[in-house]
Parts: sequence; structure tokens; C-alpha cells
Amino acid sequence: MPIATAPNPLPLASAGIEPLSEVEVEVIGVFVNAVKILGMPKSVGEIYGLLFIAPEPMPLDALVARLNISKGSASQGLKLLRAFGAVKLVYSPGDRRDHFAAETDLKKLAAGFIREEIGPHLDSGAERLERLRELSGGVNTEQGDFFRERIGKLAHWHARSRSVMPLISGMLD
Amino acid sequence: MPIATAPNPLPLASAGIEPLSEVEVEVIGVFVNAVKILGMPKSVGEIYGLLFIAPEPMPLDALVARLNISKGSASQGLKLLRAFGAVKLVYSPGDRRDHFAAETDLKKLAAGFIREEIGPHLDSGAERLERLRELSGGVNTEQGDFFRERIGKLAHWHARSRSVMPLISGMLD
DNA sequence: CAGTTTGTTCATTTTTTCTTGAACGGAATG
DNA sequence: CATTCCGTTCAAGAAAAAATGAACAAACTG
Repeated sequence: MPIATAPNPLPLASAGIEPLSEVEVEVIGVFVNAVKILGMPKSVGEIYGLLFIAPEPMPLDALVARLNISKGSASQGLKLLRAFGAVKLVYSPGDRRDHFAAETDLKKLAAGFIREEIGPHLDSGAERLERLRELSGGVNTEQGDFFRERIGKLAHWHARSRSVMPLISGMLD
Repeated sequence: MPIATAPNPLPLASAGIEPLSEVEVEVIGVFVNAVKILGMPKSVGEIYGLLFIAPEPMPLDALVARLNISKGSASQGLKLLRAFGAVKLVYSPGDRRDHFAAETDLKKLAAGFIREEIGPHLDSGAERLERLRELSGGVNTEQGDFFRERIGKLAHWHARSRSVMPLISGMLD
């Protein structure tokens, strides 16, 4: 009647599942951090971090096993990362599984983020501005003039953001 | 037995509490949106939005009344907004209450955001990088070389971000 | 000074977001 | 073809973040 003799706290499912090394843990930490600033889920940072520090492309199940996350999270996270080009699909001969590698060109990463995350918001902002012009056009008091002045400032901000955003990725080589 | 005769859905507490106008609602919407991109709570966007479109500085209770938010949220939101200079404290003669006004200089807003939100993260990133160098220094395999190469890339990203951030606010006039 | 008024803090509740895991579809395999 | 293998989707549960409101401190008032 062997009681509590397990040598491993979380017995790594027998097969070749290396626990994360110190370096890996720290690198992943950097990206989990970074990704939270950008308003993305932790799991996305974990996935990108591990791929970033991995010498070889990895399949989904390796990520699941080494990061201890669910298949669902891994799938969603990879989908998101691929959407703005932070992760590339790599063909691996003689293996049915998809393999993934981190894109490590900062310029591309920034461009992808701006395109996917900022762009749509700027677009919807343009629509809102249009609607706002119409609304304020119908206000005929002194207040109306003030409204229009402020909305003009908003429009100016919007135009500036539009033109500055693309320049940023250009500044990162 | 009067049933459901209330003319106002939410009876505005008798005193001079104007409901938000269409224009105000729309402007606030713009900022609620914007603020979520930056990872801040909705209430912060509401507060800044109302101040932005208000011709005169407002005291805290006016924000609470017109936005239908709690005193706690308003206080916290204003604190945050003041911290990076998006809201100014304005002296109002003959009134004990603090009055607040929106700072509408985009350059200042960006500078404040970078200083308060990005800066600290870049600082902690520098520490992590240092620790990472130490860790990877102790890895004497072929893998170690790869680690150090990637960490070098990380360091490069870090340096670039540091130098680019301040330039951004300069590009917004 | 006793009583207000004003604003902050913080434990609790509410809301939102993330993760999980089971179910499914499709592609490769034998 | 029946079966196994991969990856996706999505409803439900767990975790994280934000809003609330009551208690408090400080500053003003009469």
C-alpha cells in the first residue's frame, strides 16, 4: 500500500517532456510581461516566448506539454500570433503535425500589431468622427461652436495617429 | 394603484443633473474606446471624455452625477488621469471642491502615457535582461550559444524601444 | 470646536476576460 | 473504408479586473 511516494509533484507524462529550464522560464517571463502591456492573454506570451527561445520549430502538442496549457489555449494563441505575423508555419518533412517558429524581426512584429490591432480601431474612429460631425452640426448654440472646435481637435489627433503609426515600424530595424 | 407611471426610467435626483446629450455620449464613446486599447478601465475613458467635451472644469460630484459612476471610481480615475497629466486641477474661486479640466495637448498626453505606463516596464525589462545574461552565461552547450544570440536580440529590441518611445511624442504636435 | 463637506481608501460584489476540456470535422494512414 | 491523428471550436468554469459603497481622514465652516 504505497502512500504518497510520487517523486515528481506533477508526474511529467512519462514521455520526453523536459521541464522548462531557468533560461526558458525567464525568457517566457519577459514575453508574458510584454504581451500584457499590449492587452493580450498570458498564454500568448508563453507561447511566443517559448518559440522565441527554441532553436527548432515546435508542434502544438509540444507547446501544450512544456507550457502546461490546454490544447484550446495553444490553438487560439497560435491563431492570434499567426494573424499578425509573429509566428510562422514551418513545413516539417515526414511529420503530419504543423510546426511553428517565432518571427524575430521586430519591424515585422510592430507592423503586424499596428495593422491588426490599431488599424481597425482607427477605422472605427473615423466612422465615429463622421457621426459626430453630423450630430454637432445640429447644435446651434454657443455650445455648438465649442463642440465643433473640440471635434476638430479630435479629427486632428486621428489624422496624426494615422500618419505616425506606420512610421514607427519603420524606425525599428 | 398607479402602475408603471414613472416618466423617467432612472429619476435624476431632482437637482440640476442634466442627462448626457447625444454629442456628449458619442464623444465619451470615442474615449472609452481609445482607453481600452491602452488597457485602462472604461470609467477612465468616460471621465476624460466628459471633461474633454466640457466647456468648463468640473468637480468630482458632477462627474459622478452625469456619468452615473461611483465616487470611488471617479476618484481613482481622476488620480490616474492626473498621474500622467491628462487632467489638470483647476482652482475655482469660492468653491471648496476641486475642479478638473482635460489636458488637450496630444503631445503631452503621449509623453505622460509613455512616462507612466511604458517607462516602468522598460525599466523592469532591463533588470530581467541582466538576470538573463547571468543565467545564460552558465550554459556551456551549443544550446548556450543559441540562448545568448537570442538574448542579444532581445537586448537590441529593448534598446530600440527605449530610443524610439520618446521620439513618438515628438511627432505629435 | 461641533458639524459639514470633500475626497480617498479598501473590502466586497459585479463584470469581463481567459482557460479548460469535451465534442467535432477533416485529413492522413494502413 | 475504418481508424487514428491533429487541430479547431465553443460552452462552462476559473481567474482577473473593475465598480461599488461604506468607512475614514482632512479641511473647511459658522
